[in-house]
Amino acid sequence: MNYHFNDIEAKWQKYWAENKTFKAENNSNKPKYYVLDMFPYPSGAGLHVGHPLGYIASDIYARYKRHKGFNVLHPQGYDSFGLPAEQYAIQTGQHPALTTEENIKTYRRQLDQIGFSFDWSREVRTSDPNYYKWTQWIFIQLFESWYNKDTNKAEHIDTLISKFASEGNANVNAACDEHIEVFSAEAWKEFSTEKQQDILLQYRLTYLAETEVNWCPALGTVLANDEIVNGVSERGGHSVIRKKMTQWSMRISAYAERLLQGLETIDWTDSLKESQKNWIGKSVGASVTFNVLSKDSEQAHSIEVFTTRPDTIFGVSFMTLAPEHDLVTKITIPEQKEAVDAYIQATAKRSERDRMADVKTISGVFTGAYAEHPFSKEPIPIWIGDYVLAGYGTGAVMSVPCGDQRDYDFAKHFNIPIPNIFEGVDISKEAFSDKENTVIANSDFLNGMNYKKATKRAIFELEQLGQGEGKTNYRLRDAVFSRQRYWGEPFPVYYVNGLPQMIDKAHLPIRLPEVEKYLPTETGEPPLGRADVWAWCTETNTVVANSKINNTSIFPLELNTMPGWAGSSWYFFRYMDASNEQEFASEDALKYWENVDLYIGGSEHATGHLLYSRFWVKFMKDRGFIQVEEPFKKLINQGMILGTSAYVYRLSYMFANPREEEALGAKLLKKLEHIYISHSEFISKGDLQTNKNYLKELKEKLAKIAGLADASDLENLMIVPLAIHVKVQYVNASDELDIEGLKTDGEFGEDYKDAIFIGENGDIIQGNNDVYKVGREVEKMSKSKYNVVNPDSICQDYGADSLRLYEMFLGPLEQYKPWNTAGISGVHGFLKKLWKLYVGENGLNVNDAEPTKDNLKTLHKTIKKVEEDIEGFSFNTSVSTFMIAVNELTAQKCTSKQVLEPLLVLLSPYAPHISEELWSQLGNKESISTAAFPVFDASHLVESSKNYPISFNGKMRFTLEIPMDMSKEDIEKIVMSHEKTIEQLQGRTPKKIIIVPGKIVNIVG
RNA sequence: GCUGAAGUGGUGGAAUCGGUAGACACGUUGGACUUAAAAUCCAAUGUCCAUUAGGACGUGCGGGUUCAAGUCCCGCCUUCAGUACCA
Repeated sequence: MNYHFNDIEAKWQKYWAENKTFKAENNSNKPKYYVLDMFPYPSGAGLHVGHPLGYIASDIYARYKRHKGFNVLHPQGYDSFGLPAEQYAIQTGQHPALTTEENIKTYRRQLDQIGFSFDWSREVRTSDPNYYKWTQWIFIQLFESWYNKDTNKAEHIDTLISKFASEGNANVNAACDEHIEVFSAEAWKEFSTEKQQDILLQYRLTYLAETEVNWCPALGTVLANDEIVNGVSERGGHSVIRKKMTQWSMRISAYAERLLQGLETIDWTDSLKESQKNWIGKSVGASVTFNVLSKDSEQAHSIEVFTTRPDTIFGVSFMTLAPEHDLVTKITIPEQKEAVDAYIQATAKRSERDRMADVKTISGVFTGAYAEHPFSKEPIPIWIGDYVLAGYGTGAVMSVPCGDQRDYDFAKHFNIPIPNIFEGVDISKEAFSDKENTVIANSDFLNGMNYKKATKRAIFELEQLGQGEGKTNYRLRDAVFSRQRYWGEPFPVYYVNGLPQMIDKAHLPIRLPEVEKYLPTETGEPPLGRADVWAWCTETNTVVANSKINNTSIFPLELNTMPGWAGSSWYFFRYMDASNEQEFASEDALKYWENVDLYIGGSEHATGHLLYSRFWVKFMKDRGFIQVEEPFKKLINQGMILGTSAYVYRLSYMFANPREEEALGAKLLKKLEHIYISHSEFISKGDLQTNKNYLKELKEKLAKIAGLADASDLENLMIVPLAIHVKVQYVNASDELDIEGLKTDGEFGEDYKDAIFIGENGDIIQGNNDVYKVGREVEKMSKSKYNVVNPDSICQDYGADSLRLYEMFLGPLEQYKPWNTAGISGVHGFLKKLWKLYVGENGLNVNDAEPTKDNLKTLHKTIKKVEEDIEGFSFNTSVSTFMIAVNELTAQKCTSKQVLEPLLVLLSPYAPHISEELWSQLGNKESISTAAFPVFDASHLVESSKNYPISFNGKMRFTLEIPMDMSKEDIEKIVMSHEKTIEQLQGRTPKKIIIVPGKIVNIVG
């Protein structure tokens, strides 16, 4: 009987679904284990072979943990809000909900055919109102919370209100807007409700704030940094300006320190922790206040800066403000106004990315104003410069040119003095920033001190003056939480007199309204501005038509939607109790499952999703909704499977001047439009323009094709080959192109209909006289590169078990590696061999024969290795181990059920279908997933002798079989008297003989 | 620039503790079976020299430690990823 993988796989997939084999119970005596994949965005293109890599790895681990006696939660769902569906809706008018539904169907079918052990009864979709109801609820909780820096956690806003009522806000230590006014308890009580709300808003963990965004007037929308290329929009190439907009923000900065400290408690890779640390960007230093020198008539200003080097304060020779800094317009003297305004305008045009990319150019303008040095009282000129970023620190720096390279370059460029405050250091060429070897000089009371001492003293002196204090600064900025898009969670928010009001939990979810178009409105409002029914009635607590808006009970609803990361910041809790209608998850479920034990996903989420999730989890813990501080205990980033693209090389032509082009004639050029040279010519002939001989040859060919008598008309023609992607389906293993296939492919239309290919022999290909070889390049798999490989066809041709094994066999999970479909025959052949080991021509080959010593040795060697590999996520080496085991057992002609049955359990996490089938053929009634993992017995691996490598001066010359229990002396005797040793030594006496029992013998001579 | 990861046959990769480098596969070559093909099976396969026996060289490059280095140390080079005028 042969291995009919299609039938077997369909049979067991059906069995698992019908018997709910992988349904996890929220009540169990077994220990729990939670294995989670980063849930996919269901894109229209479906899955390619790269997508399941992480899912296969996590599935192996989940199945392994079940064999090991754990109650395993292994769910799956969809991150189904997002831009591509919205983009598609804009183009086609199709509702994103419909396309999303379609895409999910495809994903589900594709996932099912790979045989994952997901508990689909817990599926979540972020775009499902029953799910986003709870996303809205969490948003409300964030709104109703503030961060108490004294207790170092988030608290309900009521505790803040009572503080205000009893003591005002002077001594409230909260994470909030820095420029908040100070008021007493009495004043608080006197404030109008609106004023109180306005103040509270600045303390809430989610708040409304003016934020700078990339606004594209032509598209009427806000663009992400990614959507801007070279300063213009990626779509359409429209100009983009920086504009302030009122948006919802999340006060993640309140959690900066805890997010940093928490990294110590979780099992993530160093590189990932490093990314998060950099992103949080903690720096310790001091804040210093510089007073701006003013004439008596003017209002007094001061500039606050942050510095990591307060010890260098006597080296300050100027200050630099970001061009966007609030003070700039206030302090600039009339004579400099024009220059300053021009500079501000110029920088506003440049995107943040542009500004950062251009490090070389030094630019800035003097404001004409001066600040006073806190100690020396000397005047310090105040400049503006775009190397200072408005978004970091206070948007202003005290410039110490002798100690900071950027300040140094700026000073040099504008001829500002560079005072040296370092003992015995030459600063004529560059700044000196080595903290370790710092000895401060020319600095009054800091003279002679090292970095540490001087820093401490400087801070102390600043505090005495009331012009500074020690401070820790974080790079982490609050996260903008509004999106001017349609396909996202609506906010449960309506506005009364411009102040946001939360809708009560009882009336959630607030469902996305219908709109007739998914574009911004003509007045530049988000797409929800197009909804007719999008107002809130406080009497009926329902969404009603906008036309009814009045000032008594019907109010406008928020027009923004939430960003993509809203739904993905807490979904791992919803899986614990996915259908709960009363709570986001029950207390019992949360207590039982705690958090994710193993999380697998791509490294692209290192600073987005993984940071926001940690933030929300910490918040939810503070408020008592959950008991864990971190969402993901262990995290592994799977690498990417890359595609092997194929290129053809089309000739294109350039002309030094338009007359040449005219002279040749459009008709003639048309004939030369579709000519392709092969890869070898493209590469080996070098630059066509310099390889005169080849160019001449090629032009003669072109002349023939164009029907010219000779190539003289083409004399001035410049030829440039362009590399163009073609579908990998039309290329065989030898890189030869299927020209007919390409020409008749509907997707390329007429592109290749008249194509002329010049083959390997240098002649035009007609019929089968020659072949055309494509170029190859390993790149990310993507539809546009025509290099995607679909798992459907792999499952059809080789089966899911082969796909699973092969994806693991390709290499280490974390690594990037190219896909090559040809290689799958190796693991497929292995499965056939395995099948033959169990099932012969006339039925089962397995019987009750006693296992031989060799059988047991092979089995236990395999148990040990496979267990170690799974625990260490080294799945690729397990596959080799299985191959070796089957090769050995086949050679041993093993038929013993005592050996072959446990072997199936070892294999079942990797190749579950064939394992289930053989398991049941061996007479088992229960699914193999319920079987216990075989126990390793070291006694079967004890060897009586070892084949020692005998080395001379470290070089292995021959091997010798020596009993394991032999003494060193006896080993030496045997080795030294061996004829090959004598031959090697040629009469010399060895200086030293090293014998490591069980390992090696090395003779040094 | 900084941070992190990685450089091993024609290819993917193995060697997890300093101890026989190249496991296991793909590919290639030869052979068996077959009318033929597919499938299957067998053998060879790091490079170079040698008829063989065998030898030399070999884990990005240059040094070092060691009886012994892909593995440890020092200095470079290259690739990939993240991040960046962070005060």
